[in-house]
Amino acid sequence: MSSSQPFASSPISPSHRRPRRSKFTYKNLSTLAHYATNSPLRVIAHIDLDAFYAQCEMVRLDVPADQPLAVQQWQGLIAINYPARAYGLSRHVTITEAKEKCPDIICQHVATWKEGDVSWGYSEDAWKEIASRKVSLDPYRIESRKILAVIKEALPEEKQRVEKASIDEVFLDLSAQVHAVMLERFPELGGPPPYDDPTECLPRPPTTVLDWKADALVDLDASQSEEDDPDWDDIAMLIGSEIVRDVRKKVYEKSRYTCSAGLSKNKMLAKLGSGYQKPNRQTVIRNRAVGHFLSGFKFTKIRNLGGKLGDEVVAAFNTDSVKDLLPVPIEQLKKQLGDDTGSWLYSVLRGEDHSEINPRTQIKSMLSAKSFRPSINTMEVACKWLRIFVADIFGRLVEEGVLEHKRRPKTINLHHRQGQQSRSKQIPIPMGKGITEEVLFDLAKRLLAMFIVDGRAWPCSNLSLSVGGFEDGVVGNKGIGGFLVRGDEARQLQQGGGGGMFGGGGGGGGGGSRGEPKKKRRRIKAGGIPTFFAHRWDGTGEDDGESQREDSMETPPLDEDNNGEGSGMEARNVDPIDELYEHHEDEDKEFPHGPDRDTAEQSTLPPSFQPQTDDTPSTPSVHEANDLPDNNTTTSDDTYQCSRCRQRVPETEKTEHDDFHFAQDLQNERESPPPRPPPPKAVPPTLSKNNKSKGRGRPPGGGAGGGGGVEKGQRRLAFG
DNA sequence: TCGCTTTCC
DNA sequence: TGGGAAAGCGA
Repeated sequence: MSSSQPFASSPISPSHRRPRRSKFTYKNLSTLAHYATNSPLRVIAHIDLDAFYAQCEMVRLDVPADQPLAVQQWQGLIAINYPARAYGLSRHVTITEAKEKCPDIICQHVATWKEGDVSWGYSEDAWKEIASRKVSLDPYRIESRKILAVIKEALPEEKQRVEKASIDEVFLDLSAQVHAVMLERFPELGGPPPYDDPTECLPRPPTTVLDWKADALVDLDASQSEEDDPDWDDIAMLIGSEIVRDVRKKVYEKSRYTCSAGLSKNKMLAKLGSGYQKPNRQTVIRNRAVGHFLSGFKFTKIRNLGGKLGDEVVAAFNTDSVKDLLPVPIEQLKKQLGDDTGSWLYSVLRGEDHSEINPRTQIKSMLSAKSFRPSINTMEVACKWLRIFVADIFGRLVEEGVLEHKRRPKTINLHHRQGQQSRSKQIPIPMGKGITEEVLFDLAKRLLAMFIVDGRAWPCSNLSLSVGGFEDGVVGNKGIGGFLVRGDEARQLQQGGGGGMFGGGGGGGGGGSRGEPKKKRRRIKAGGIPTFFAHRWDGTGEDDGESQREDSMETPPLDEDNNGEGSGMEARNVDPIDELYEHHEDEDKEFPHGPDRDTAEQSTLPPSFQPQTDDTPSTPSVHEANDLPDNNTTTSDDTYQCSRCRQRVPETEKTEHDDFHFAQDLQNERESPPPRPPPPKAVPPTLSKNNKSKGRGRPPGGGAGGGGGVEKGQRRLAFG
């Protein structure tokens, strides 16, 4: 095996005589064919869409290429196209500032969802409704998928390795394709090595001047000169750059997106290269230019050094430049940064990075999140957002073709932020049944209940729901694991299939050990679903999961028919998964609902969805108008009688009291032990620890308007 | 595995 | 700033 980089730190090249042989061996060449990460001929590309979100809007709105445009999210700008940047605009500029500097600019707000919407949509005054809407990046995900498909189409199916690095970036390992092109273009490379010895050097490439077209060529290292004859690594890079130029051309022709690209021998350099010249340019960093290229950078621009680690290094060595760090011996780096980090940094500073291109284009997790300003204070409001998150995520699961591809997430996770404090809870998504909105919503509510039980739920400044741990299904066996339920298939037919984009992929994803003998869950035949599921909390109208998802463009708004049935008050340790199984046996109904469903009254947007202010000590208004309208009374002596347990508690304890019921309901759905309500004038027992600072008596804050019209639906089906 | 942190866009 | 996504770590 040849040493991996025979020339990487080549201090010398004094000979002006043309060597008869290449630096590279036959073996070196052959390593190219199988993407060897240590191949000295490796060709890696990084492709980065220019101001991606902005371009998406330009394409969608069909505006001219020179039209300044920014993408707005609430009061901020999250993407600015290059015409607008010419006016000195950047992110972190306010809308008004942007319009002052560039009167012609289009500030397009991102798509949003609102409660009751069947899908996301673009709304003129979305920015006014931060309190009632959540942004959707779906339009960009969809465009991203299309572009990815075009990129894959542009590459030979058997010789492509594509890693989707983010919504607007991909890495390509072009090694195998380049290898093939080299053999085809230079037949002399195909012959057997002299003496059949693979460590023999290759013949020298022809001396023809390489035509780099419009590529930005990085200057060479000091020890090199353009007059030096090219070797095979230059040829390989040139071929790679032709491929990338073709890919970019096709992306532009098929979808009008421009992108920038970097080519080099590894990911780190390719990535640095794609940002070197923007927009719409590609940069090639040949092996013999690496040193010079890198030495001009601050190392904080290098991947993984842009954050705390970078700061640490700066602090340790009092410099942020690559050049200054180059003389530092590896021992020194190790000593100050630890062995692993030190040696990693040492090689990275020299342009070495052997990380693989991970042939993965499928998603590994999905998240739907919302920051609340001001904070939210009640579980009703939280559940309403959970509803939206679930609809969002479920739609994406379907859209991505998860169901067809027999992939499914294993876990569901809720992140919660209260002030600075951020925590998350995670539970498994039960196997053995199809994933439906109702299942996800139920799990999400359980997670929320866990925070409430912890006692530190309110005021909540951020919620984010995610599913992850995607694992591959058992191919060709729908039955096992219940990857498909009947309703799913029906929905897919309605959808017209959206998942075709993610073809290849390869082994990626879960790989988790399947098939270990999991504890058998008892399946209980049941006709009924506990009344708990009749959304006491979310209240959005239920549908039967099959029909008229499309017809019902408007979701029935919250109802709060809390009739308090089945409220076991005793804290029991019940396995939530067992719970779920026992409740969801009725597979004929995908979205089962409780008997009280038909009596649910539909009101318009409830006060619980009105903007919550941080200052209002957890919300008198909320329950009064909505929650338990038939039973609850808030009397003039500032106490409140709970309809569930008939206890009278101080108004100031109302939230905790309701939270208690909420959490207990989730834990004790099936049990109906004699109610043992929390003692009045005290925090309920399970909340008794960690109950300091419940968010009362907060400083004043303003609320923004809520409500507004329902958006036009997109093509996505959601809850309805 | 879970909960958390870090990094990147 | 806010909404997403991935990966790594320690218990």
